[in-house]
Amino acid sequence: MSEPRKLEVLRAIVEDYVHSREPVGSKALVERHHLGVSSATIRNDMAVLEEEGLIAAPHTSAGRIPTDKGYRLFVDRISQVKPLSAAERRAIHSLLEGPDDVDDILERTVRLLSQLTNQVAVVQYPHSSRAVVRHVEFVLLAPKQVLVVLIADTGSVGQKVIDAGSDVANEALMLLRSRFLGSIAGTQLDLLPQVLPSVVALCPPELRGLAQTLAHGLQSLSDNSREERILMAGTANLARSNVDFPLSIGPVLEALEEQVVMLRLLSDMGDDPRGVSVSIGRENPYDGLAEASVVATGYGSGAKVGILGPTRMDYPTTMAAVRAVARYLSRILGG
Amino acid sequence: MSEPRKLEVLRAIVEDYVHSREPVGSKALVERHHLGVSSATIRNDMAVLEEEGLIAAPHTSAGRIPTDKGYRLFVDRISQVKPLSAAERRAIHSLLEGPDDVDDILERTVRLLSQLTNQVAVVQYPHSSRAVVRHVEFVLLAPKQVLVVLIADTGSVGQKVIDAGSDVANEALMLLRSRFLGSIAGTQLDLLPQVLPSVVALCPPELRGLAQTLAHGLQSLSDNSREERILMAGTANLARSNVDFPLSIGPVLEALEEQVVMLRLLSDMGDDPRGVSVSIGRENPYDGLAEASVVATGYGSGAKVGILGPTRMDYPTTMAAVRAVARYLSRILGG
DNA sequence: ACTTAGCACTCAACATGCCCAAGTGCTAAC
DNA sequence: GTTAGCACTTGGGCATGTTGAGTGCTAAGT
Repeated sequence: MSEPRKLEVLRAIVEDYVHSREPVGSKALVERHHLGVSSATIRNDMAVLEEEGLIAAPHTSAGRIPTDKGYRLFVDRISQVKPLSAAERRAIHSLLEGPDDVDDILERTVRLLSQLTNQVAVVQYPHSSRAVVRHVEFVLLAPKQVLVVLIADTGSVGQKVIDAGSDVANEALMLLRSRFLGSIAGTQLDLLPQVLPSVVALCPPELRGLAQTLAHGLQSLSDNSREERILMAGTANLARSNVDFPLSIGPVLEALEEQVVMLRLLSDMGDDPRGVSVSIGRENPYDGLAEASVVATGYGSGAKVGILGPTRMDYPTTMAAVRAVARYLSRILGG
Repeated sequence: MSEPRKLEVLRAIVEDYVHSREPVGSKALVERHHLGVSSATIRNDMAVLEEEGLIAAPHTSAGRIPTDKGYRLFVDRISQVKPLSAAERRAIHSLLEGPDDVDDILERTVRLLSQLTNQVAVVQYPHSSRAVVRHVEFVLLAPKQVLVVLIADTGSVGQKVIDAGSDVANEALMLLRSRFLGSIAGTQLDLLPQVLPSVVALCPPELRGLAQTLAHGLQSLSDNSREERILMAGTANLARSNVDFPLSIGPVLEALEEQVVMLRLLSDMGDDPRGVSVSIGRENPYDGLAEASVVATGYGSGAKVGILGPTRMDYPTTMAAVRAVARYLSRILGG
């Protein structure tokens, strides 16, 4: 039996199954794909593929469906990323237009990606490790309450209300603001923990307590903006694609809602050399996603974009869409 | 036939159906509820109820289920809001603790509400009509790009990147900042459109173009914070409660994702005198929600909290939870 | 004027049995 | 290594029968 044909058979099975949603048998296979052999030969090949755990039969006389392992092989060795259609290119291009507001862009991106793939799209807020402090603002909301605002040069704004413990004088706040601003403007966000203590130390003793509290606030803001959040769109696609599989949709929604789970999942997916990583079915660390696959890739400086859908998905097209969107996103937001 | 008993029968039907998820018949009714009459009598009553459009039979010989109109009558005239359990009260109370950060509070609220009701919880960001400008900041991100930040005394922060068209000098920006700040600090957000033009008019002619652009940005920020957004949690509950009804879950997810739809829906629901409004099934303006009900109420100064679930839901308990949560939310965030 | 017992009737849900088509694995021949 | 042929398995479709919950109606009782 020839190795290339075996792969060809696997590919045919995957493609047919993705398309028809039904187990595919040997006869149907030879009809639809012009492999130059008879169904009996295919059957032999299939037996081998099954033995290797690449495909499985739901029951004795139904066709075969790919296993997670089968999809994996398909993705890794067989499939080639499809080019996008002109319309799709245009849709992505139009992302370039419009305001430069990060939130806006991400929101439109995630919508676009979900429409392009008919899956649930997710995007992680961009990493800001290289971001630099642009501005600091303290606003007195109530006698003991201070709003701390941290603005980075990337345009990202963090805010937090902190409790000062005792009454705060507005003048003291202004003084501290200029102190902090003078010392940390231009500092990378992730260096703040090292810089802030010295700023506090240089403050007049009677303000040191307050300064400490504020420094704390600033630091947690810088942490916060790194502890990224996730944006998603297209959850309704889950319902559409899984018309017959309503069972599994619950756990998937739970996973999507638990941002921690998704963040973990995305960051666990190493960056694939080919540009897009895929995590298939039970490969996912989270049980609720045992029947789902995630296709994701990095953009900008390391944050992830991707989609989530049923294991039975059109990987080549999906991967192409994810890759293209990620590229444009990188271009817009800058590496 | 006695009017009170008719209502009693309707109530029994609603309660049983909500509980069992199955059409309820006359015999089962007399068994479970000690109405002092025979099943034949109930049958007569049921016939009347059906004629009035309050209940319906899925097919000839199944029990009856309430119609939207039946639920409406139930909610309006029959049900009485159930008291919450001690555990539930405790859970809500614990919302009082923790940081005063609005975002945080809302997020915890919406999670809590979804757990309490086993439905999808939604909460609108608070109205800020009474909010007042606390601070304005312009940050130069790039030669032609300015980040406009508007901070309200409520602690809400709005931000937006605007394109200045031509190069901007930092000094000019600082000057304008103090001008704007001096003129509009303390002004209510919704009065900004009236105040801003005069500020622009008072600027030196060479800065007027930039001032105009900035004023525009500020104004759209104040609009933005009014054009509220929605936070939600518990979408997975949709899958759980609708195990048998996977058909309708798609449109519902779509509706939830379209914030505009939800906002419209929430604001269309007038504030009920009893404190909680309910919109049932086809009463909803959006077709996708034809099999869903929304239970919502206002909090703070007019924003809404509520839940969305299948029409077949436990209204009394749900209404109690929504009302209680809204009350605590009002208390925490201040009227 | 209500209520109730009784009864005939309807109909979804379940069960049973049957057949068919799809699909397999195997063997023997090419 | 491939192929034709064949026996075998089995889920799905279909026609049929049965059951039971539930109704509506009528006639009698209060």
